[in-house]
Amino acid sequence: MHPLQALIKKFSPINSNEWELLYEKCTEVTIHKGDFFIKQGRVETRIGFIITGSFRQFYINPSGEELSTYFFFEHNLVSSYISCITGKTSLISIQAIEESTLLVFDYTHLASLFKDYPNWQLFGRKIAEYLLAGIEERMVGLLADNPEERYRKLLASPDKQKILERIPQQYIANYLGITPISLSRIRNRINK
Amino acid sequence: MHPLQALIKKFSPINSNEWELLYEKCTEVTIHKGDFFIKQGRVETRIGFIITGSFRQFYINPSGEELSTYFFFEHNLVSSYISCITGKTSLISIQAIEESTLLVFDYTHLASLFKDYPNWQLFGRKIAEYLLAGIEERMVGLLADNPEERYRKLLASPDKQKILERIPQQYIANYLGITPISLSRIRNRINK
DNA sequence: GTAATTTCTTAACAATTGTTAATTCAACAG
DNA sequence: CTGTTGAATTAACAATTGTTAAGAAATTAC
Repeated sequence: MHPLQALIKKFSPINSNEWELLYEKCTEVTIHKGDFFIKQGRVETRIGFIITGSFRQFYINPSGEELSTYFFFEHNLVSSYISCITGKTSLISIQAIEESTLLVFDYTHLASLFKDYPNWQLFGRKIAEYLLAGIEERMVGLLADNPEERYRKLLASPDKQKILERIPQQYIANYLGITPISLSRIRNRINK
Repeated sequence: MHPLQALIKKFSPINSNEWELLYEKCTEVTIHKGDFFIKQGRVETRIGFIITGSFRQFYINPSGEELSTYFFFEHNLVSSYISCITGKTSLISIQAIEESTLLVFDYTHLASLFKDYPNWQLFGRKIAEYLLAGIEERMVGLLADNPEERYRKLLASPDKQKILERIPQQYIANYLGITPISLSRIRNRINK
């Protein structure tokens, strides 16, 4: 089974016919390290499934600082879902951290499947819920934990190894809401 | 026009017939200061429109700390929307800060309107988007700003006066992710 | 392969926060 | 009205973070 199909099945019991309706509209895209899949300020309707590689999602705030909000690795979806559903310009950028390949389809096609296929509509709702739940958990962590605790939780997460080995420190630091210098000190403290 | 109807019209162009379909199912409820409208750990399907009063939304984390995530005042909706759409137990509690009156309806009734009335379905989608956008903005603030900046932004928000006059400091403090003591110092610093 | 650039680490200092504890102030019940 | 409880402020100290700057390490470009 295609890994994207397997992912979708975790959310909704699509059958192989329904799967083909999406798969036939997919195209494979290569994104070089440092290049952007989604750009802040553009209307972005593409959704990408990561076959290989990694990405970071980040905001640029009015002061010009970059704030990494998520990291994504192979066999996950990347998109500006808010831009897809609202049709407004994206608030976030998504940039390749490594040389990456994506399977890309358009939200407008997915939305057309919502209308005719209850299983696809179910998938759409579950994805929205998944995003909402994820962002809530992130917010609670930022409210409740201090930087060191946030780093410890990152060390306890399933993506620990991928993040530590494949994401530069500076991005991990602003993911945690601290400076790279402070992260360096925390790492030093913990390794003693 | 009823204030709830006015709020809904900001999201979707419902007509007066469609409005009546919801309004006839509403009941008025009084909630005493300190009492709960939504309780963490229960499946909560009710949605309340605040006629008068104020509420705070908060988590209790595994350590037993309360983390205020939002404040709500008159003419706003309160609910555990995630519990409504997932049917799972609520992750948050919503407690009355003042003696309050609510106009209450059930999500299951709203969901039945989604099926038959495109304007109501549009309303449902817009509400979900509104929540997602709101929580993203909150997360960015927590990542990008230090406590004093977060308090300054609160002072610049439209709800400034309501929050300062009607919400106890301790709740404002854990809304900002700091201790009441630290908030007291920040207030002291700014007033000089 | 080497130079140039960027990233990461370490240090020192200033500023901020958390913690504990005492005091003042406000709210509430009887 | 009064006593009790809880909330907010202030102080002192320890711990943490941000900042500036310098040097080491790693990466990138040519």
